[in-house]
Amino acid sequence: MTDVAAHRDGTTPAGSCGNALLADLGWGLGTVFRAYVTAAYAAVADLPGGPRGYQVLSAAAHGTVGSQLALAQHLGVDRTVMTYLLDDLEAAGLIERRPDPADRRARRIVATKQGAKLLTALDHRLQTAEAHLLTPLDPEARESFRAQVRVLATHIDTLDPPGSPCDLAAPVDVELTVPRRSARSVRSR
Amino acid sequence: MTDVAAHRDGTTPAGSCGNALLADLGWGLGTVFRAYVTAAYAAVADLPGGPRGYQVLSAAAHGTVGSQLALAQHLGVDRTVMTYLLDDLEAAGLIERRPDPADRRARRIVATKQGAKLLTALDHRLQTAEAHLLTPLDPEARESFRAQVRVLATHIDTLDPPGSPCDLAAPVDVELTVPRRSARSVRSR
DNA sequence: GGGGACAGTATGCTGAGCAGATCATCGTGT
DNA sequence: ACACGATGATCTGCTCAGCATACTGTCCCC
Repeated sequence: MTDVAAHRDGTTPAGSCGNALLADLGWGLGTVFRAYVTAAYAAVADLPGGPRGYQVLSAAAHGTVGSQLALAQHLGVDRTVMTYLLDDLEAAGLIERRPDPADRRARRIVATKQGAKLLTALDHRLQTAEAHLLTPLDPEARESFRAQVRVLATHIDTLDPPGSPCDLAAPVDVELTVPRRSARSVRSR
Repeated sequence: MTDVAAHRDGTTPAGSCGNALLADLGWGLGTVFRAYVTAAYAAVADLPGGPRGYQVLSAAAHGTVGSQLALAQHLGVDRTVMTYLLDDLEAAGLIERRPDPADRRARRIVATKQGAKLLTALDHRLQTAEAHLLTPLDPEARESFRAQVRVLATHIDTLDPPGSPCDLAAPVDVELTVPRRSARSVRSR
């Protein structure tokens, strides 16, 4: 790191340090999330849908699932994805799709006996993995981290789904109109 | 929610509440991360690589990037992905690939003047988006959340890359050998 | 100077997710 | 009661992102 062009020609008005801190939340969040997903994948490797499958199974056993659609939105997956996610879980004999007596369009997702049993085992593994992931934090920090994540997650949908309040209206005085190839641009065709 | 199979047959030793709390960290993390990515995408929509492109650009301007490979690992993307990510960024005139004088295999990624300029604008937008995302937390909690994320992210690679200490050896007494179709199973073929 | 390791790039493929169409069913109004 | 729009679930076609693989040029070490 002997020479950095951006510094040499003095075009970095904000200063390099502040810059790094800014990128930090996004980067850190991504890194932590990736690590979690990796660990979770390893922990529930035996499950059809991966971590997603676990969440579905958990919701099914917990009984807090309204419709299949509601579950999909809650988990942030497309409804069509949810369909074949449930297909696999059902094929594995872990859940069942029962017709909802109140609304014959909807299906009630319930965990089978085997599904519930497997769930408790997976819960245990997941718990271990989570604990391991949070090791770098001291005990009280872990607790507060969990709490903060929960607060953020539960309040996110009550923020502003579309973009109204902070409209990201920060002016950009640079020509943004740039040749935008949809990644893998020069590739083949 | 009149009847939940898992509860009725009494096979849920852990209790439903604990179950929900367990799934919470994973779910919360996923939700928060998704929200962040969405917001970030909106904020840097003008940039070739999306949020990824921003991080690359940031690293380039900041000068903390060793090799292209190191950057890729730091960001958690494949090296081949990094290649065409840089392709697009370079095609947009935001970064440059200069041969590293010390190692002619490696390239030094530097931000162009225009890239640096754009970066500061995007920084501003990102900052707004982040602040908005953290709104539900009170000021001190925001600070501690950022700090905790940073601690976790920086210490993750020093944990145990492979699976050695906590080997996830929790016994699973349920038949896990289940017909594992790789999602979208019954589909067509 | 030769052999193994490594940075970067090019290429083929697989699969995950999205948009759109379809079918059955609900609620609502007249 | 019946028609009509809205809604839950599913199916189908397609596109794109990422991975594994192979290849080139360069470095390091013996």
